[in-house]
Amino acid sequence: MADKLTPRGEDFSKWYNEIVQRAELADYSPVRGSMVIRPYGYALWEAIQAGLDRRFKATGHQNAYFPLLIPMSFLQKEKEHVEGFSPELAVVTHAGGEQLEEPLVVRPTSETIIGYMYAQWVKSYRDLPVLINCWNNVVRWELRTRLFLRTAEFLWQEGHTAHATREEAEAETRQMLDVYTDFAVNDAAVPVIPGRKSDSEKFAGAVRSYTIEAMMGDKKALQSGTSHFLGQNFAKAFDIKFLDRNNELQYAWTTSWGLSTRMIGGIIMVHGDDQGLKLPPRLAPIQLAIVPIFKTDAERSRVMAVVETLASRLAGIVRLKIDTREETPGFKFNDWEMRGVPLRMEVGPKDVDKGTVVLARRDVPGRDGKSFVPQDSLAEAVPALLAAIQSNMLKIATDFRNSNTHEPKSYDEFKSVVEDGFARSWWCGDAQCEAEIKEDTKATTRCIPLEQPGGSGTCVHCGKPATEMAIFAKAY
RNA sequence: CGGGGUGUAGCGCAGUUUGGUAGCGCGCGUGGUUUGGGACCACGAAGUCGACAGUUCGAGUCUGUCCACCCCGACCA
Repeated sequence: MADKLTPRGEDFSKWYNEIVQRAELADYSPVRGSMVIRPYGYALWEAIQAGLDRRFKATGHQNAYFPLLIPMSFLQKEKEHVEGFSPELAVVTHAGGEQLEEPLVVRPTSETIIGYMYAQWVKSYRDLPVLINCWNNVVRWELRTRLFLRTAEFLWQEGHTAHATREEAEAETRQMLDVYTDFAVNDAAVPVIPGRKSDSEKFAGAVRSYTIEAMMGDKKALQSGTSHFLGQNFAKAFDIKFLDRNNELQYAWTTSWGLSTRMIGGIIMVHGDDQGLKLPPRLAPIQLAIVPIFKTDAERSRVMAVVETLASRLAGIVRLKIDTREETPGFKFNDWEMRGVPLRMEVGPKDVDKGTVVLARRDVPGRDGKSFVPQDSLAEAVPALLAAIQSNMLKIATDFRNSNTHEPKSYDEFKSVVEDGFARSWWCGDAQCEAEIKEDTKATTRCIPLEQPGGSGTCVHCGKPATEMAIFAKAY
Protein backbone atom coordinates (compact mmCIF):
# COMPACT_ATOMS: atom_id res chain seq x y z
CA MET A 1 0.00 0.00 0.00
CA ALA A 2 2.95 2.29 0.48
CA ASP A 3 3.73 2.06 -3.20
CA LYS A 4 2.68 4.73 -5.57
CA LEU A 5 -0.24 4.05 -7.83
CA THR A 6 0.67 3.19 -11.41
CA PRO A 7 0.37 6.56 -13.22
CA ARG A 8 -2.79 6.90 -15.26
CA GLY A 9 -0.88 7.87 -18.37
CA GLU A 10 1.46 4.91 -18.13
CA ASP A 11 -1.04 2.06 -18.07
CA PHE A 12 -4.66 3.15 -17.81
CA SER A 13 -5.99 -0.32 -17.32
CA LYS A 14 -3.55 -1.18 -14.57
CA TRP A 15 -4.22 2.18 -12.93
CA TYR A 16 -7.95 1.43 -12.96
CA ASN A 17 -7.59 -2.01 -11.42
CA GLU A 18 -5.27 -0.72 -8.71
CA ILE A 19 -7.68 2.04 -7.73
CA VAL A 20 -10.60 -0.36 -7.46
CA GLN A 21 -8.63 -2.54 -5.09
CA ARG A 22 -6.72 0.06 -3.11
CA ALA A 23 -9.72 2.29 -2.56
CA GLU A 24 -11.44 -0.89 -1.37
CA LEU A 25 -14.32 -0.54 -3.78
CA ALA A 26 -14.36 -4.15 -4.93
CA ASP A 27 -12.39 -7.36 -5.03
CA TYR A 28 -12.24 -10.40 -7.25
CA SER A 29 -14.45 -13.28 -6.20
CA PRO A 30 -13.69 -16.97 -6.58
CA VAL A 31 -16.23 -17.15 -9.39
CA ARG A 32 -14.81 -16.16 -12.73
CA GLY A 33 -15.91 -12.75 -13.88
CA SER A 34 -17.87 -11.83 -10.80
CA MET A 35 -16.86 -9.42 -8.10
CA VAL A 36 -17.34 -8.66 -4.45
CA ILE A 37 -18.46 -5.11 -3.84
CA ARG A 38 -16.83 -4.00 -0.61
CA PRO A 39 -18.46 -1.68 1.92
CA TYR A 40 -16.95 1.52 0.53
CA GLY A 41 -17.90 0.59 -3.02
CA TYR A 42 -21.35 -0.41 -1.88
CA ALA A 43 -21.80 2.88 -0.04
CA LEU A 44 -21.05 4.60 -3.32
CA TRP A 45 -23.64 2.41 -5.04
CA GLU A 46 -26.15 3.31 -2.32
CA ALA A 47 -25.54 6.99 -3.03
CA ILE A 48 -26.14 6.34 -6.73
CA GLN A 49 -29.29 4.42 -5.87
CA ALA A 50 -30.53 7.26 -3.68
CA GLY A 51 -29.92 9.85 -6.40
CA LEU A 52 -31.73 7.81 -9.02
CA ASP A 53 -34.52 6.49 -6.80
CA ARG A 54 -35.45 10.02 -5.77
CA ARG A 55 -35.77 10.97 -9.43
CA PHE A 56 -37.75 7.84 -10.29
CA LYS A 57 -40.25 8.52 -7.52
CA ALA A 58 -40.50 12.17 -8.54
CA THR A 59 -41.52 11.04 -12.03
CA GLY A 60 -44.23 8.76 -10.70
CA HIS A 61 -42.54 5.37 -10.58
CA GLN A 62 -42.80 2.73 -7.88
CA ASN A 63 -40.38 0.00 -6.93
CA ALA A 64 -41.24 -3.68 -7.12
CA TYR A 65 -39.40 -6.96 -7.31
CA PHE A 66 -39.55 -9.74 -9.88
CA PRO A 67 -37.95 -13.20 -9.62
CA LEU A 68 -34.36 -14.07 -10.44
CA LEU A 69 -35.30 -17.18 -12.42
CA ILE A 70 -37.20 -17.00 -15.68
CA PRO A 71 -38.62 -19.93 -17.65
CA MET A 72 -36.44 -20.54 -20.69
CA SER A 73 -39.45 -20.41 -22.98
CA PHE A 74 -40.11 -16.77 -22.00
CA LEU A 75 -36.81 -15.66 -23.50
CA GLN A 76 -37.71 -17.32 -26.76
CA LYS A 77 -40.94 -15.44 -27.25
CA GLU A 78 -39.34 -12.31 -28.67
CA LYS A 79 -37.16 -13.17 -31.63
CA GLU A 80 -34.50 -10.47 -31.48
CA HIS A 81 -34.40 -10.65 -27.71
CA VAL A 82 -33.52 -14.34 -27.67
CA GLU A 83 -30.94 -13.91 -30.42
CA GLY A 84 -29.33 -11.08 -28.52
CA PHE A 85 -29.16 -12.76 -25.15
CA SER A 86 -28.84 -16.50 -25.82
CA PRO A 87 -25.05 -16.55 -26.04
CA GLU A 88 -24.65 -15.10 -22.56
CA LEU A 89 -27.31 -16.88 -20.54
CA ALA A 90 -26.68 -18.80 -17.35
CA VAL A 91 -29.22 -21.59 -17.10
CA VAL A 92 -30.42 -23.65 -14.15
CA THR A 93 -31.14 -27.18 -15.28
CA HIS A 94 -31.27 -28.97 -11.94
CA ALA A 95 -32.93 -28.18 -8.64
CA GLY A 96 -33.80 -30.22 -5.62
CA GLY A 97 -31.61 -32.99 -6.93
CA GLU A 98 -33.71 -33.45 -10.04
CA GLN A 99 -33.52 -32.28 -13.59
CA LEU A 100 -36.08 -29.54 -14.20
CA GLU A 101 -38.81 -30.10 -16.73
CA GLU A 102 -38.10 -26.66 -18.17
CA PRO A 103 -34.71 -25.01 -17.67
CA LEU A 104 -34.75 -21.70 -15.79
CA VAL A 105 -32.69 -18.80 -17.00
CA VAL A 106 -30.96 -16.55 -14.50
CA ARG A 107 -32.30 -13.19 -15.64
CA PRO A 108 -30.03 -11.25 -17.98
CA THR A 109 -32.74 -8.56 -17.90
CA SER A 110 -36.41 -8.86 -17.00
CA GLU A 111 -38.50 -7.69 -19.96
CA THR A 112 -39.90 -11.17 -20.47
CA ILE A 113 -41.06 -12.07 -17.00
CA ILE A 114 -42.31 -8.55 -16.42
CA GLY A 115 -44.10 -8.64 -19.77
CA TYR A 116 -45.78 -11.85 -18.68
CA MET A 117 -46.94 -10.27 -15.43
CA TYR A 118 -48.09 -7.05 -17.09
CA ALA A 119 -50.26 -9.18 -19.37
CA GLN A 120 -52.06 -10.40 -16.22
CA TRP A 121 -52.40 -6.95 -14.73
CA VAL A 122 -53.38 -4.88 -17.73
CA LYS A 123 -56.95 -5.37 -18.95
CA SER A 124 -58.25 -1.86 -19.43
CA TYR A 125 -56.91 1.55 -20.39
CA ARG A 126 -57.66 2.38 -16.76
CA ASP A 127 -54.84 0.02 -15.73
CA LEU A 128 -52.33 2.12 -17.66
CA PRO A 129 -49.75 3.39 -17.42
CA VAL A 130 -47.81 0.86 -15.34
CA LEU A 131 -44.71 2.61 -14.01
CA ILE A 132 -42.44 0.19 -12.18
CA ASN A 133 -38.75 0.11 -11.35
CA CYS A 134 -36.82 -2.83 -9.99
CA TRP A 135 -33.48 -2.76 -8.13
CA ASN A 136 -31.83 -6.11 -8.66
CA ASN A 137 -28.93 -8.15 -10.00
CA VAL A 138 -28.64 -9.74 -13.42
CA VAL A 139 -26.27 -12.29 -14.91
CA ARG A 140 -24.72 -12.14 -18.34
CA TRP A 141 -21.98 -14.63 -19.13
CA GLU A 142 -19.60 -12.17 -20.71
CA LEU A 143 -16.44 -13.55 -22.23
CA ARG A 144 -14.18 -10.80 -21.00
CA THR A 145 -14.85 -9.09 -17.74
CA ARG A 146 -13.49 -6.11 -15.79
CA LEU A 147 -14.40 -4.97 -12.30
CA PHE A 148 -17.51 -2.76 -12.44
CA LEU A 149 -17.31 -2.25 -16.22
CA ARG A 150 -18.35 -5.70 -17.28
CA THR A 151 -18.94 -8.45 -14.77
CA ALA A 152 -20.81 -11.71 -15.13
CA GLU A 153 -23.21 -10.55 -12.45
CA PHE A 154 -23.97 -6.90 -11.88
CA LEU A 155 -26.33 -4.72 -9.87
CA TRP A 156 -28.59 -2.24 -11.58
CA GLN A 157 -32.08 -0.91 -11.74
CA GLU A 158 -34.40 -1.79 -14.56
CA GLY A 159 -37.47 0.29 -15.13
CA HIS A 160 -40.37 -1.21 -17.05
CA THR A 161 -43.41 0.72 -18.10
CA ALA A 162 -46.49 0.02 -20.16
CA HIS A 163 -48.61 2.69 -21.82
CA ALA A 164 -51.80 3.07 -23.80
CA THR A 165 -50.29 5.03 -26.64
CA ARG A 166 -47.13 5.13 -28.66
CA GLU A 167 -46.68 8.82 -27.93
CA GLU A 168 -46.87 8.30 -24.21
CA ALA A 169 -44.36 5.44 -24.28
CA GLU A 170 -41.96 7.44 -26.42
CA ALA A 171 -42.27 10.37 -24.04
CA GLU A 172 -41.50 8.05 -21.13
CA THR A 173 -38.43 6.69 -22.90
CA ARG A 174 -37.13 10.20 -23.45
CA GLN A 175 -38.07 11.35 -19.96
CA MET A 176 -35.99 8.57 -18.39
CA LEU A 177 -33.07 9.40 -20.63
CA ASP A 178 -33.36 12.95 -19.28
CA VAL A 179 -33.42 11.57 -15.74
CA TYR A 180 -30.18 9.69 -16.40
CA THR A 181 -28.61 12.72 -17.98
CA ASP A 182 -29.58 14.87 -15.03
CA PHE A 183 -28.21 12.34 -12.58
CA ALA A 184 -24.94 11.84 -14.46
CA VAL A 185 -24.27 15.53 -14.91
CA ASN A 186 -25.49 16.91 -11.60
CA ASP A 187 -24.75 14.09 -9.16
CA ALA A 188 -21.88 12.18 -10.72
CA ALA A 189 -20.33 15.25 -12.41
CA VAL A 190 -20.01 13.10 -15.52
CA PRO A 191 -20.81 15.03 -18.69
CA VAL A 192 -22.76 12.79 -21.03
CA ILE A 193 -24.03 12.94 -24.56
CA PRO A 194 -27.64 11.80 -24.71
CA GLY A 195 -28.52 10.28 -28.03
CA ARG A 196 -30.07 7.51 -30.04
CA LYS A 197 -28.34 4.19 -30.72
CA SER A 198 -27.85 3.03 -34.27
CA ASP A 199 -29.84 -0.07 -35.27
CA SER A 200 -26.85 -2.33 -34.85
CA GLU A 201 -26.16 -1.02 -31.35
CA LYS A 202 -29.71 -1.02 -30.04
CA PHE A 203 -31.11 -3.29 -27.35
CA ALA A 204 -32.22 -6.73 -28.51
CA GLY A 205 -35.96 -6.41 -28.97
CA ALA A 206 -36.20 -2.63 -28.87
CA VAL A 207 -37.66 -0.42 -31.56
CA ARG A 208 -35.32 2.36 -30.50
CA SER A 209 -32.61 2.65 -27.86
CA TYR A 210 -31.30 5.80 -26.29
CA THR A 211 -28.06 6.10 -24.39
CA ILE A 212 -25.95 8.49 -22.41
CA GLU A 213 -22.35 8.26 -23.55
CA ALA A 214 -19.42 9.55 -21.50
CA MET A 215 -15.75 10.03 -22.32
CA MET A 216 -13.35 8.30 -19.96
CA GLY A 217 -9.90 9.58 -18.99
CA ASP A 218 -8.32 7.50 -21.76
CA LYS A 219 -10.72 9.10 -24.26
CA LYS A 220 -12.68 5.92 -24.81
CA ALA A 221 -16.46 5.95 -24.56
CA LEU A 222 -18.60 4.31 -21.92
CA GLN A 223 -22.31 3.70 -22.36
CA SER A 224 -23.48 4.81 -18.95
CA GLY A 225 -27.21 4.30 -19.05
CA THR A 226 -29.85 3.29 -21.58
CA SER A 227 -33.53 3.85 -22.20
CA HIS A 228 -35.46 1.76 -24.70
CA PHE A 229 -38.68 2.27 -26.58
CA LEU A 230 -39.90 -1.29 -27.06
CA GLY A 231 -42.88 -0.44 -29.23
CA GLN A 232 -45.40 -3.28 -29.10
CA ASN A 233 -42.76 -6.01 -29.53
CA PHE A 234 -42.96 -7.35 -26.00
CA ALA A 235 -46.66 -6.59 -25.67
CA LYS A 236 -47.29 -8.81 -28.69
CA ALA A 237 -44.90 -11.51 -27.46
CA PHE A 238 -46.57 -11.61 -24.04
CA ASP A 239 -50.09 -10.53 -24.89
CA ILE A 240 -50.23 -7.29 -22.98
CA LYS A 241 -53.62 -6.21 -24.29
CA PHE A 242 -56.23 -3.81 -23.04
CA LEU A 243 -59.61 -2.42 -24.01
CA ASP A 244 -59.35 1.24 -24.91
CA ARG A 245 -61.97 3.95 -24.46
CA ASN A 246 -63.65 2.86 -27.67
CA ASN A 247 -63.96 -0.67 -26.36
CA GLU A 248 -61.34 -1.88 -28.83
CA LEU A 249 -58.63 -4.37 -27.95
CA GLN A 250 -55.16 -2.85 -28.22
CA TYR A 251 -51.62 -3.93 -27.53
CA ALA A 252 -49.83 -1.84 -24.95
CA TRP A 253 -46.64 0.12 -25.68
CA THR A 254 -43.73 -0.61 -23.38
CA THR A 255 -40.38 0.85 -22.37
CA SER A 256 -37.42 -0.26 -20.32
CA TRP A 257 -34.44 1.63 -18.96
CA GLY A 258 -31.42 0.72 -16.89
CA LEU A 259 -28.34 2.05 -15.17
CA SER A 260 -25.85 -0.28 -13.52
CA THR A 261 -22.85 -0.51 -11.21
CA ARG A 262 -20.89 0.18 -14.39
CA MET A 263 -21.52 3.83 -13.49
CA ILE A 264 -19.00 3.37 -10.67
CA GLY A 265 -16.39 2.38 -13.25
CA GLY A 266 -17.31 5.49 -15.20
CA ILE A 267 -16.87 7.73 -12.17
CA ILE A 268 -13.45 6.22 -11.52
CA MET A 269 -12.31 6.64 -15.11
CA VAL A 270 -13.73 10.13 -15.63
CA HIS A 271 -12.47 11.76 -12.46
CA GLY A 272 -9.62 9.65 -11.08
CA ASP A 273 -6.02 10.85 -11.23
CA ASP A 274 -2.54 9.67 -10.28
CA GLN A 275 -3.43 10.07 -6.61
CA GLY A 276 -6.39 7.73 -6.94
CA LEU A 277 -10.12 8.00 -6.91
CA LYS A 278 -11.85 11.37 -6.97
CA LEU A 279 -15.48 11.29 -5.94
CA PRO A 280 -18.07 13.96 -6.68
CA PRO A 281 -19.24 15.40 -3.33
CA ARG A 282 -22.90 14.57 -4.01
CA LEU A 283 -22.10 10.86 -4.21
CA ALA A 284 -19.11 10.58 -1.87
CA PRO A 285 -19.87 8.29 1.09
CA ILE A 286 -17.43 10.40 3.08
CA GLN A 287 -17.36 14.07 2.08
CA LEU A 288 -14.97 15.29 4.74
CA ALA A 289 -12.12 13.34 6.31
CA ILE A 290 -10.73 14.88 9.48
CA VAL A 291 -7.09 14.12 10.21
CA PRO A 292 -5.93 15.14 13.68
CA ILE A 293 -2.19 15.84 14.02
CA PHE A 294 -0.25 15.78 17.25
CA LYS A 295 3.04 14.68 18.83
CA THR A 296 2.60 14.56 22.58
CA ASP A 297 -0.28 13.38 24.73
CA ALA A 298 -0.94 16.96 25.78
CA GLU A 299 -1.22 17.98 22.16
CA ARG A 300 -3.44 15.04 21.47
CA SER A 301 -6.03 16.07 24.03
CA ARG A 302 -6.02 19.71 22.89
CA VAL A 303 -6.35 18.72 19.24
CA MET A 304 -8.96 16.04 19.80
CA ALA A 305 -11.12 18.38 21.87
CA VAL A 306 -11.24 20.80 18.95
CA VAL A 307 -11.79 17.99 16.45
CA GLU A 308 -14.74 16.63 18.44
CA THR A 309 -16.32 20.06 18.70
CA LEU A 310 -15.93 20.80 15.02
CA ALA A 311 -17.15 17.34 14.06
CA SER A 312 -20.32 17.64 16.08
CA ARG A 313 -20.94 21.09 14.62
CA LEU A 314 -20.58 19.69 11.07
CA ALA A 315 -22.19 16.29 11.58
CA GLY A 316 -25.63 17.31 10.39
CA ILE A 317 -24.23 19.24 7.44
CA VAL A 318 -21.78 16.87 5.79
CA ARG A 319 -20.92 13.17 5.83
CA LEU A 320 -17.66 13.13 7.78
CA LYS A 321 -15.19 10.74 9.28
CA ILE A 322 -12.55 11.36 11.94
CA ASP A 323 -9.37 9.47 11.17
CA THR A 324 -8.07 8.12 14.45
CA ARG A 325 -5.70 5.60 12.92
CA GLU A 326 -2.18 5.57 14.32
CA GLU A 327 -0.43 6.25 11.06
CA THR A 328 1.64 9.21 10.02
CA PRO A 329 -0.34 12.17 8.68
CA GLY A 330 1.34 11.75 5.30
CA PHE A 331 0.03 8.25 5.01
CA LYS A 332 -3.46 9.32 5.94
CA PHE A 333 -3.46 12.23 3.48
CA ASN A 334 -2.54 9.89 0.69
CA ASP A 335 -5.01 7.29 1.83
CA TRP A 336 -7.97 9.69 1.79
CA GLU A 337 -6.87 10.91 -1.59
CA MET A 338 -6.76 7.32 -2.83
CA ARG A 339 -10.32 6.90 -1.60
CA GLY A 340 -11.41 10.02 -3.40
CA VAL A 341 -12.77 11.93 -0.41
CA PRO A 342 -13.52 15.42 -1.77
CA LEU A 343 -12.43 17.42 1.25
CA ARG A 344 -9.89 16.79 3.99
CA MET A 345 -9.55 18.76 7.18
CA GLU A 346 -6.22 18.82 9.01
CA VAL A 347 -6.23 19.90 12.62
CA GLY A 348 -2.92 20.26 14.46
CA PRO A 349 -1.56 22.17 17.46
CA LYS A 350 -0.88 25.26 15.35
CA ASP A 351 -4.49 25.30 14.19
CA VAL A 352 -5.72 25.00 17.75
CA ASP A 353 -3.61 28.04 18.68
CA LYS A 354 -4.80 30.10 15.75
CA GLY A 355 -8.44 28.98 15.72
CA THR A 356 -8.11 27.69 12.18
CA VAL A 357 -8.00 24.41 10.31
CA VAL A 358 -6.49 23.39 7.01
CA LEU A 359 -8.96 22.36 4.32
CA ALA A 360 -7.53 20.42 1.39
CA ARG A 361 -9.56 20.02 -1.81
CA ARG A 362 -9.27 16.75 -3.67
CA ASP A 363 -10.00 18.37 -7.02
CA VAL A 364 -6.95 20.64 -6.82
CA PRO A 365 -3.75 18.60 -6.88
CA GLY A 366 -1.13 18.69 -4.13
CA ARG A 367 -0.62 21.53 -1.72
CA ASP A 368 -2.31 24.07 -3.99
CA GLY A 369 -5.61 22.70 -2.80
CA LYS A 370 -4.93 23.62 0.81
CA SER A 371 -6.19 26.70 2.59
CA PHE A 372 -6.45 27.93 6.17
CA VAL A 373 -10.02 28.42 7.28
CA PRO A 374 -11.24 29.91 10.57
CA GLN A 375 -12.99 27.30 12.71
CA ASP A 376 -15.95 29.65 13.20
CA SER A 377 -16.76 29.73 9.51
CA LEU A 378 -16.62 25.99 8.81
CA ALA A 379 -20.38 25.48 8.84
CA GLU A 380 -20.57 27.74 5.80
CA ALA A 381 -17.15 27.13 4.28
CA VAL A 382 -17.38 23.34 4.08
CA PRO A 383 -20.68 23.13 2.15
CA ALA A 384 -19.53 25.98 -0.07
CA LEU A 385 -16.29 24.19 -0.86
CA LEU A 386 -18.09 20.93 -1.55
CA ALA A 387 -20.38 22.73 -3.99
CA ALA A 388 -17.36 24.34 -5.64
CA ILE A 389 -15.62 20.97 -5.94
CA GLN A 390 -18.74 19.41 -7.43
CA SER A 391 -18.99 22.05 -10.15
CA ASN A 392 -15.27 22.17 -10.75
CA MET A 393 -15.17 18.43 -11.30
CA LEU A 394 -17.94 18.71 -13.88
CA LYS A 395 -16.11 21.57 -15.56
CA ILE A 396 -12.82 19.68 -15.74
CA ALA A 397 -14.51 16.60 -17.18
CA THR A 398 -16.54 18.65 -19.65
CA ASP A 399 -13.50 20.60 -20.85
CA PHE A 400 -11.60 17.35 -21.29
CA ARG A 401 -14.44 15.80 -23.25
CA ASN A 402 -14.87 18.87 -25.45
CA SER A 403 -11.21 19.29 -26.21
CA ASN A 404 -11.00 15.65 -27.26
CA THR A 405 -14.08 15.69 -29.45
CA HIS A 406 -13.35 16.61 -33.04
CA GLU A 407 -15.18 17.13 -36.30
CA PRO A 408 -12.85 15.58 -38.84
CA LYS A 409 -12.99 17.00 -42.38
CA SER A 410 -12.02 13.80 -44.16
CA TYR A 411 -12.09 10.06 -43.57
CA ASP A 412 -8.32 10.05 -43.12
CA GLU A 413 -8.63 12.67 -40.43
CA PHE A 414 -11.53 10.71 -38.95
CA LYS A 415 -9.32 7.66 -38.60
CA SER A 416 -6.68 9.53 -36.66
CA VAL A 417 -9.26 11.31 -34.50
CA VAL A 418 -10.91 8.12 -33.27
CA GLU A 419 -7.50 6.75 -32.34
CA ASP A 420 -7.50 9.21 -29.47
CA GLY A 421 -10.87 10.81 -28.88
CA PHE A 422 -14.43 11.24 -30.13
CA ALA A 423 -15.33 12.05 -33.70
CA ARG A 424 -18.53 13.93 -34.39
CA SER A 425 -19.35 13.34 -38.02
CA TRP A 426 -22.08 13.28 -40.58
CA TRP A 427 -23.20 9.72 -41.03
CA CYS A 428 -25.51 8.19 -43.63
CA GLY A 429 -27.11 5.79 -41.14
CA ASP A 430 -26.32 2.72 -43.21
CA ALA A 431 -25.43 -0.43 -41.24
CA GLN A 432 -22.96 -1.62 -43.86
CA CYS A 433 -21.11 1.69 -43.76
CA GLU A 434 -21.07 1.52 -39.96
CA ALA A 435 -19.63 -2.01 -40.04
CA GLU A 436 -16.88 -0.93 -42.43
CA ILE A 437 -15.89 1.92 -40.15
CA LYS A 438 -15.74 -0.47 -37.22
CA GLU A 439 -13.68 -2.96 -39.20
CA ASP A 440 -11.36 -0.18 -40.26
CA THR A 441 -10.88 1.76 -37.04
CA LYS A 442 -12.39 -0.27 -34.17
CA ALA A 443 -14.52 2.79 -33.51
CA THR A 444 -18.28 2.33 -33.29
CA THR A 445 -21.20 4.69 -33.42
CA ARG A 446 -21.70 5.63 -29.81
CA CYS A 447 -24.87 7.57 -30.44
CA ILE A 448 -26.67 9.97 -32.69
CA PRO A 449 -26.89 12.92 -30.33
CA LEU A 450 -30.30 14.41 -29.63
CA GLU A 451 -28.73 17.78 -30.23
CA GLN A 452 -28.17 18.13 -33.96
CA PRO A 453 -26.78 21.07 -35.90
CA GLY A 454 -29.57 20.84 -38.46
CA GLY A 455 -29.04 20.94 -42.18
CA SER A 456 -27.25 18.10 -43.91
CA GLY A 457 -23.84 16.91 -45.00
CA THR A 458 -22.08 13.96 -46.51
CA CYS A 459 -21.24 10.75 -44.70
CA VAL A 460 -17.69 10.81 -43.37
CA HIS A 461 -17.01 7.33 -44.71
CA CYS A 462 -19.08 6.67 -47.82
CA GLY A 463 -19.82 10.22 -48.92
CA LYS A 464 -23.54 9.61 -49.31
CA PRO A 465 -25.94 12.32 -48.21
CA ALA A 466 -26.44 12.46 -44.45
CA THR A 467 -28.95 14.31 -42.33
CA GLU A 468 -27.57 13.50 -38.91
CA MET A 469 -24.27 13.68 -37.11
CA ALA A 470 -23.10 10.74 -35.00
CA ILE A 471 -20.48 10.30 -32.30
CA PHE A 472 -17.87 7.70 -33.18
CA ALA A 473 -15.35 6.36 -30.68
CA LYS A 474 -13.67 3.30 -29.35
CA ALA A 475 -15.70 2.04 -26.45
CA TYR A 476 -15.58 -0.11 -23.34
C1' C B 1 -13.17 -20.62 -29.84
C1' G B 2 -8.21 -18.45 -32.18
C1' G B 3 -3.27 -16.02 -30.73
C1' G B 4 0.18 -14.93 -26.57
C1' G B 5 1.53 -15.46 -21.42
C1' U B 6 1.60 -16.90 -16.18
C1' G B 7 0.93 -20.41 -11.97
C1' U B 8 6.38 -20.44 -5.67
C1' A B 9 3.63 -16.94 1.73
C1' G B 10 -2.09 -12.22 1.62
C1' C B 11 0.23 -9.22 -2.80
C1' G B 12 4.46 -8.56 -6.30
C1' C B 13 8.41 -11.57 -7.67
C1' A B 14 13.53 -14.40 -7.71
C1' G B 15 15.05 -19.39 -7.74
C1' U B 16 13.96 -23.76 -12.92
C1' U B 17 19.17 -23.11 -17.78
C1' U B 18 23.17 -26.95 -14.64
C1' G B 19 18.05 -31.73 -9.61
C1' G B 20 20.91 -31.54 -3.44
C1' U B 21 17.63 -28.26 3.61
C1' A B 22 12.16 -22.56 0.46
C1' G B 23 14.18 -17.08 -0.70
C1' C B 24 13.52 -11.44 -1.40
C1' G B 25 10.38 -6.89 -1.19
C1' C B 26 5.72 -5.16 0.44
C1' G B 27 1.88 -6.39 3.68
C1' C B 28 0.58 -8.89 8.55
C1' G B 29 1.55 -9.59 14.37
C1' U B 30 4.22 -7.95 19.02
C1' G B 31 7.30 -4.26 21.53
C1' G B 32 9.61 0.43 21.31
C1' U B 33 10.80 5.15 19.10
C1' U B 34 7.70 8.28 15.75
C1' U B 35 3.54 11.69 13.73
C1' G B 36 2.04 19.30 9.58
C1' G B 37 2.74 14.79 2.78
C1' G B 38 3.29 7.61 1.87
C1' A B 39 8.27 6.84 9.36
C1' C B 40 12.11 3.68 11.65
C1' C B 41 14.37 -0.36 14.67
C1' A B 42 14.06 -5.24 16.76
C1' C B 43 11.72 -9.78 17.06
C1' G B 44 7.99 -12.96 14.92
C1' A B 45 3.99 -15.72 12.19
C1' A B 46 2.90 -17.31 7.52
C1' G B 47 4.42 -22.17 1.80
C1' U B 48 0.89 -29.58 0.36
C1' C B 49 6.17 -24.39 -5.05
C1' G B 50 -1.56 -25.06 -9.70
C1' A B 51 -3.03 -30.74 -9.87
C1' C B 52 -1.91 -35.71 -11.08
C1' A B 53 1.44 -39.30 -12.91
C1' G B 54 6.49 -40.52 -14.23
C1' U B 55 12.21 -40.42 -14.17
C1' U B 56 15.68 -40.29 -9.86
C1' C B 57 18.90 -42.09 -3.84
C1' G B 58 16.70 -37.17 -4.11
C1' A B 59 12.09 -32.90 -8.14
C1' G B 60 10.01 -25.89 -7.22
C1' U B 61 13.80 -27.42 -10.98
C1' C B 62 13.58 -32.91 -15.79
C1' U B 63 9.29 -35.66 -18.77
C1' G B 64 4.01 -36.31 -19.76
C1' U B 65 -1.13 -35.23 -19.04
C1' C B 66 -4.64 -32.08 -17.05
C1' C B 67 -6.50 -27.58 -14.63
C1' A B 68 -6.86 -22.47 -13.52
C1' C B 69 -6.04 -17.47 -14.33
C1' C B 70 -4.32 -13.06 -17.14
C1' C B 71 -3.57 -10.23 -21.85
C1' C B 72 -5.09 -9.55 -27.32
C1' G B 73 -9.55 -10.70 -30.74
C1' A B 74 -15.00 -12.14 -31.57
C1' C B 75 -19.72 -10.91 -27.70
C1' C B 76 -21.38 -6.93 -24.41
C1' A B 77 -24.82 -2.46 -19.53
